[in-house]
Amino acid sequence: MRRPGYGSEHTGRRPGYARADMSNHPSERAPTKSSAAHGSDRELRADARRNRERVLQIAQQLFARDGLGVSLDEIARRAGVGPGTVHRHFPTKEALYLAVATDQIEQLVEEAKALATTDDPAALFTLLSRMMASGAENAAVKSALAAAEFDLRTAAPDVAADLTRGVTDLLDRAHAAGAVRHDLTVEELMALVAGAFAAIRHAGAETSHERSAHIAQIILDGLRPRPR
Amino acid sequence: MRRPGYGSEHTGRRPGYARADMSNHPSERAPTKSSAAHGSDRELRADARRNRERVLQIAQQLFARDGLGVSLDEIARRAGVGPGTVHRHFPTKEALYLAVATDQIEQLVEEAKALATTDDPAALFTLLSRMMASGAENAAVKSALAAAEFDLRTAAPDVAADLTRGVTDLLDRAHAAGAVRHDLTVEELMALVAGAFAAIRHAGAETSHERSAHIAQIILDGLRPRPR
Amino acid sequence: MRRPGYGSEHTGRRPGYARADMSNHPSERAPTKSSAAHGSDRELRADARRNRERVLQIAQQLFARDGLGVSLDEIARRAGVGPGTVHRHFPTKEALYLAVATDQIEQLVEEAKALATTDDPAALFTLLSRMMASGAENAAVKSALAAAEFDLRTAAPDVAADLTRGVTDLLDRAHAAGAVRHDLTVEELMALVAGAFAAIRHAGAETSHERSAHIAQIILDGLRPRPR
Amino acid sequence: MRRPGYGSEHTGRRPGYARADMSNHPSERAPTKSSAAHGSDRELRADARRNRERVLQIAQQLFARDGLGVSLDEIARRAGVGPGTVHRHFPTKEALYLAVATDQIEQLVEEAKALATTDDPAALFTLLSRMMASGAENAAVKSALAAAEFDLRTAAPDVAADLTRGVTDLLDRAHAAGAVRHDLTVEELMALVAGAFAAIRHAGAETSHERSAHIAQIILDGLRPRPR
DNA sequence: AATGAATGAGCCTTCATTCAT
DNA sequence: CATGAATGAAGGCTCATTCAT
Repeated sequence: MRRPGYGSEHTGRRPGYARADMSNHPSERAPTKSSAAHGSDRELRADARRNRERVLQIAQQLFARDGLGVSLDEIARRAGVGPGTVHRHFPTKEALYLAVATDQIEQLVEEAKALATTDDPAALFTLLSRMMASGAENAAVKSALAAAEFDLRTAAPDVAADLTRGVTDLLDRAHAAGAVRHDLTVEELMALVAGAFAAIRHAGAETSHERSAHIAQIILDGLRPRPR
Repeated sequence: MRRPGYGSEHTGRRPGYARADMSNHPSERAPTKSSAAHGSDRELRADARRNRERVLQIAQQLFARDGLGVSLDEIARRAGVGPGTVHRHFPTKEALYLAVATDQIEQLVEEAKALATTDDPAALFTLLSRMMASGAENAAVKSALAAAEFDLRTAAPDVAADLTRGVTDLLDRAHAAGAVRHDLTVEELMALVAGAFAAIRHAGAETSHERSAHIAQIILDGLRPRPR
Repeated sequence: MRRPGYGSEHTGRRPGYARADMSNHPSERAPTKSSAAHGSDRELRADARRNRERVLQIAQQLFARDGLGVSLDEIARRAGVGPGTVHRHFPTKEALYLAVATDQIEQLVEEAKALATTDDPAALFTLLSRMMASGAENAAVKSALAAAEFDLRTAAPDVAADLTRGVTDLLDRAHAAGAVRHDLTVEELMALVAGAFAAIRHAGAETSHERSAHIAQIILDGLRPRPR
Repeated sequence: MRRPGYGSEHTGRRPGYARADMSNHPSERAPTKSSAAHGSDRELRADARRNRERVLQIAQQLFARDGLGVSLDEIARRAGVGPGTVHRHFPTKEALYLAVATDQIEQLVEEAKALATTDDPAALFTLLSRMMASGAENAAVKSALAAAEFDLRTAAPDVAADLTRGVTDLLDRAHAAGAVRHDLTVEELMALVAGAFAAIRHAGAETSHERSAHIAQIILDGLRPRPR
């Protein structure tokens, strides 16, 4: 554990006034690239996007290191922008959680899709290994979000469904090839991945990469078909 | 007095004052049983203890259901006491976390000790099963505490060490009997238990007991000796 | 998200957190005048500064009238700002004490410096008279701060040293001119000024200006060389 | 200054419910010794009085050392009694201030009365010297009380009047003998004594007895008749 | 009469969110 | 669009006071 004391948390500040819909907020407009139509607008967009990216990245780091409790002001300060700017891009703190989580999941979806094109029946294990190895940082964020009961399935059904679909495909293939125990469902699989994150995180930040891998391996071993 | 009210003063709220030694706080006095000497004294204690228990129990429930973010005022309200009473028993919020965590761990230690007296080489698995099955509530609290980087090893070294010792004993025996994979260390084992909690919790509160058991089983299977 | 509300979290209120470095707090940034570069920036600052001044002034009044015990909320209310605004300018209550005290001392330092440029060997007495006459309000604040053992010498060594230096200069000159008893040290002098404040204050707020002056005069007379 | 930070203060807790008259509270009954009529009652009284004395003494010490801000619980703890006992003797915190102040003043009144029986025209100075020398502890308490605008003249008119009367007598005699400047009134004199306390206190707790005496002397010198 | 547990108002501080510039 | 000052609702904690034992 990094610090003796505190960490992942969020304040549970009940917004009070501005709980409203976050619909036509700029950051909610689909980030299509097609909007790069006429010059001057695009120029500003570039700036704005750079800011958005920067805030997102800093937020990810700080959430991972200090938990969800870091203040938006702190994030703004470290990102070199004003608090107002953070709010322009992420109208509530929860929106920022969501963006961070989504960002990380999307990478996994990409990977799942890529692996889906191979023939390897054990592609599932490749994906799982990568997921589990994806580092303490990610694990920290996810673990914090999980503890905060921030449920991606509710908050961003699309992304979550995407991931589930990708994993399901790989799981089906593995089942077909007998590479995985027959009584394993996708839900259980996802839960176990979350568990792996937690386990690795619990082992401590100072834990060697090897030990993390070993923990992951043990869980993966549990997924193998049971010897009769 | 010049004015009817009060005058020059300041509250002397020393920021960080709560950090001071909490030694002679009632809840820190060793809970010796020798104090059960004469009736009236015991009677008074009983009331206080009842309150303490009640707060602890409510805190456990609320932490499990809503996370560590629940306010002490809320806990007090639900426990039917004033905020000051919570403070009397648990001088800081962290002390309350600690008490909740300790309370839960102590049960496990008891169980570990009990199992240590049997001859069963698979006693380890019995303990692990029980730990993992110990319910969503516990899992929720532990997961929340873990995510908050609340480190029991730092906060209550004694209890943590007790648990580790108990588990180590069982692990050694399992190793000797070849009931567990040879490359498993206690640290990994503890991490995996934490991971199991997270996994079960991730599966969702509405998950059936069976599914939880299945997830636990998968992790336990991973601990078995590898088939050569 | 599972539930509509929030989840596992804790607020991360670190007791004693306010003790952390207040370095890059706005009010700590050196008040350079160079920031008066371009209009819009200065405009914004003007608003903030107006607020700051207002809070400081109200605080001074209330501290003088009701003692250091007045709550920050009360000060905020009377200044027509929210508690957060007070905090923005004065991150802790002590910072506000300090600001009030510093504000008052700085005026004296100015005066001391001005008098230092004259040739009058009795300039010391002029300064002391002015200090003592500087009004019940100031006296009240200082007396309150002194009673609270708020030590300017520790809290703001620079300002305190400035004042001491100025007074020392004048005292030296007075010594040289034989205008003051030879056995008087700066420390004693400062203590006596504090005593004069207390005496005037003790005489009561409703005391006439004349009586205050008389009390001051008596103390000043004690500083004169002893008739042999 | 003893500690860098805080000190004399009181919390300004506005009692809310129990602001009522403190009349027929046991501690308000005149402490005549005649009530020692029948045995069993007298036995209890002795205990109670011992407790009262002890609390008073501890309160005096703590007020002097740490300011009026010390909590009643702390005082109770150090006095070896329960908080309830403190309240039995001093129903409000202010009552405790009053008792402490009164206790100290009464000693001075005794002294003044004793001196009033001598013929020494400079008896006034003897009294003043003693008052001023009466130690940092007393000064601390008085200064704290003064800063808190705790005005003995309002709170305990009798004792205050007693003291004033005694001092007036001595002042009159000194005036008659030409031992004191003719333009000095009792009110000024009392204010100056308060000022002397503050000055001595300001010089710091670590100040030598000699320096304290010197400061007192300077003030006393100011009281002497002006050389024409 | 003493104890000490309980109360609850209030304090200082934090921080998500809003809004004037 | 960005800035950063302002808001204000909590939150954790303290402590004078009350009351059951």
